[in-house]
Amino acid sequence: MLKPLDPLLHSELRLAVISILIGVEAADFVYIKQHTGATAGNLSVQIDKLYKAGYIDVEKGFVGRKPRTLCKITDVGRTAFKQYVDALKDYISVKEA
Amino acid sequence: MLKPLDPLLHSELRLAVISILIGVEAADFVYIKQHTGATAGNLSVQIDKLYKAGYIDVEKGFVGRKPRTLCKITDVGRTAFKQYVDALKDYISVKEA
DNA sequence: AAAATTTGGTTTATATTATAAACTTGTTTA
DNA sequence: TAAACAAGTTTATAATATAAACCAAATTTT
Repeated sequence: MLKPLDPLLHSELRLAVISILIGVEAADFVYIKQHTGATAGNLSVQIDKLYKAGYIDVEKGFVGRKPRTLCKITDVGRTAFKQYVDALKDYISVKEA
Repeated sequence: MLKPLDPLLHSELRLAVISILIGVEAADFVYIKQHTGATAGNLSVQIDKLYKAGYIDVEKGFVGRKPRTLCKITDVGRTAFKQYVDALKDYISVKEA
């Protein structure tokens, strides 16, 4: 039987966010917005969900006078992502074992 | 920029259905239901969506006296699945190129 | 042989989710 | 100093997933 897919990650935008954060030390709101093409509203909501799940850390501050929201994946997020990818492989037959 | 994910396939149950159908000549409702663990209602709805999108063929008939709904992936479905998997790989970094 | 149960579904109602539109607050720029 | 812009947040709406309720026929139980 196929493993269930973490609904928090099985969402195009949230998955895109995690996908970006996996590859970098940290990324801010504007960067993520540009690289996902998401609207600010949608992104704000999804970042919040990831934060509340403990999948990412969110640090709101200022750089100069402009607000900046910095996001960073957590260990919990990294683990969840790994599990999600692993489960997903069963669906898309990319399994090597 | 990340490619958009076909919303018809980016659904746990529909993806599971296609995943099953990719590997076999055909599969019936009961078989798919058992292998996905889905409720009949949910499965019925999702099979219908895949059918209406032309991703699968659905043949309703009888085997002996019992009704049987036979599903088979179409070329359209196969192509869509391939594209979906390809797009998805960008998100989950399983890209080989 | 009625009644109850099971099989193989479909229809419909509900709960969740994703998404964008509208709004807020502060900052440049004209 | 008013208009436009930047960086978000809040809220309303549209879409989606999901299961509950339902149906018809067949099978099993009493």
